[in-house]
Amino acid sequence: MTARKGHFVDGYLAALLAQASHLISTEFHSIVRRHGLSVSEWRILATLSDGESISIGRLAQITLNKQPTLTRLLDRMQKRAQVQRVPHGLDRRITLVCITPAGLRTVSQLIRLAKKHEQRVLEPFGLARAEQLKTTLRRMIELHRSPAVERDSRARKS
Amino acid sequence: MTARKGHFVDGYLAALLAQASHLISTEFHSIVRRHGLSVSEWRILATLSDGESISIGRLAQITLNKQPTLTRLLDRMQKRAQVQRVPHGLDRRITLVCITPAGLRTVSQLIRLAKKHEQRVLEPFGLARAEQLKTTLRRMIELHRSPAVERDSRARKS
DNA sequence: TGCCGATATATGCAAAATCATGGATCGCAC
DNA sequence: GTGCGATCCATGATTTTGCATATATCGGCA
Repeated sequence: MTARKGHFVDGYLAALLAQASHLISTEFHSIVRRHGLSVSEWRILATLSDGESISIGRLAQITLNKQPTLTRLLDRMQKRAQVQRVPHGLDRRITLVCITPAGLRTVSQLIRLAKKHEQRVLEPFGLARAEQLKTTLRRMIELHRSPAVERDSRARKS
Repeated sequence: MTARKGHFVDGYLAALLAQASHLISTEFHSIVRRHGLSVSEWRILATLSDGESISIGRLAQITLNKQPTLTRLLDRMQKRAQVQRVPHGLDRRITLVCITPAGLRTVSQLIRLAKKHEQRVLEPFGLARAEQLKTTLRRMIELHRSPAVERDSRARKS
């Protein structure tokens, strides 16, 4: 434990979530670095790995980046030909982003490794408990996602 | 949901943890800001709120900051008389940090608000499920905390 | 049509975070 | 004691981030 029993932060949900998220992510990030990606770049490519194009704003929400930060990351990744900006056909304010074949090759390896890593992380808890954890997290995310995103998610389903 | 069903990131534990952590924390952080603190400052003060002194390195781990970042944050907070640096009696490499009465006053209010916020977040899940979530997270943290910290945590108790 | 508020992305600049490293101290072998 | 690798915190230099705002486009309405 974090020593000091009964201390506020030891039982505070936000602290537990942040700590767990940080520890689990950090473990995998050393692997990500070895493949030449930063953490944000990995998140971006993983999000795009299904081949669908997606707006910059929405990508920012999913990858937990501010929009200006993401714009600059995309600039760099586009120079490396990992992603590509594509104009939206109907709304010219929107810039869509999609992954390139090169980006996909890179991220595919990492996704395989990520799945293995996840399996190792969840193994001590058993399948049932692991699924339960994920379900709880998904429900929590659903409950706290901003209304704008929900609308967006429903409206733009291809 | 995040649209696109069956997509890797929708079921990836690290992504779920990061999203949930981000959403829950962000909600409360608007309140934190209103009390004149940055997010990191809130984490630091909350960690110190039990009045115990703690080394800078350990504080960095708990608050998820890199050590140089924390040093600068502490500089600022010390100028505002929210925290205080205290030399370690036995090991002069170590600098301990503890909260000041002023810092404690600030953080006490926030802790009350944080508890209320947490209650609202967990309410839809019920007490049993909420406790189970926390238990799982704590165990996960325990399993992945670096060996150095475990040793530290046991060795330096009081 | 032309105007206006809203939305989506880009960018200038100041603040913040991070890497690499420095300086001090410690534990320990000899 | 002396030397040496390890540990802890501070700091200089650089990169990264994010706020505020600019630019472009949209939808609707007079």
